[in-house]
Amino acid sequence: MAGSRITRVEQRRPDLRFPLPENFAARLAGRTITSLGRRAKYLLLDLDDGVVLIMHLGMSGSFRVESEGEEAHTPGSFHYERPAAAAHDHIVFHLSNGLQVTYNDPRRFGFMDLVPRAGLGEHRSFKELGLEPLGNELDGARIADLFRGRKTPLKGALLDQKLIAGLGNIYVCEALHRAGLSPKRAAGTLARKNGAPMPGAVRLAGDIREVLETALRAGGSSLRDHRLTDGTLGYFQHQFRVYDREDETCVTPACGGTIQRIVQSGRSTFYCPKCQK
DNA sequence: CGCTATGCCTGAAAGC
DNA sequence: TGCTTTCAGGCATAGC
Repeated sequence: MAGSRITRVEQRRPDLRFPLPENFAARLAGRTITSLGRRAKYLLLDLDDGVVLIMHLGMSGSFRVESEGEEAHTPGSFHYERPAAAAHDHIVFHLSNGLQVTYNDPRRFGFMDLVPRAGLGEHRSFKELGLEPLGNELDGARIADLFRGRKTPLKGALLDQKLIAGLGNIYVCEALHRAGLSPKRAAGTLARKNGAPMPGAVRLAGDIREVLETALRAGGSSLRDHRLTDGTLGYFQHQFRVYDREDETCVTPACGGTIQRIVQSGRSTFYCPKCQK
């Protein structure tokens, strides 16, 4: 998308999770995309008029990239076939480079918004966001300080986007298992002791980064809706150690425990009670 | 029918 | 009283 002009936008409904901005399609038409970015789980698309298109996939959103017209392989004729629309295709961006980008979202928990770039930090979704887990800031000391004094379980603290921004339910479960930490343990128990972060905080920082980087290389986790932009599936779901593995044997060497499913703050948590303390 | 689902906002309760 | 922390409920749809 970067460097292309948006020639036309099809808006199939007035709202996603929230109402789309006034004149959404018209405000995008004719704009050139100067760059793409990301903050936490928000996708950022910078336009040549100083406006940023913010997009969030929610639970079930996905983008599909297709050629506007593909030559049909019919002998003796060539005509252009428009890519077929699917159920829950809500927004279609038509680009000057001949591609079209379709936003599909069955549950419609995603959203899009248009804000001036200068005011992005004041947007309600952005002003309280915490650390980027893949940035250089996240280490044991930062986790120790973020969690100091918190009685909330580690599971809830890691899902809190105001502390660390970008971890979801799957990757929190997987990171805690790798770090050997119970999701029920109070977050404050990883704070500094005698000036140094607890060993668990240091392990956790490393394991968060590792699980995210490994999952990204695998193309993410396709449970139901997630797709890469060419429509193919991610395959990190085949490498889950605890998520969605209730009653299976723990894969930690020499552990032999059984993965349990519990509910914390209304969300499923999977963990091994034997090796996660 | 009831339960579950990759996220996050709101509002209320609890805690200091 | 007032601020912060924590959690239940809700949003819309599909699948088992």
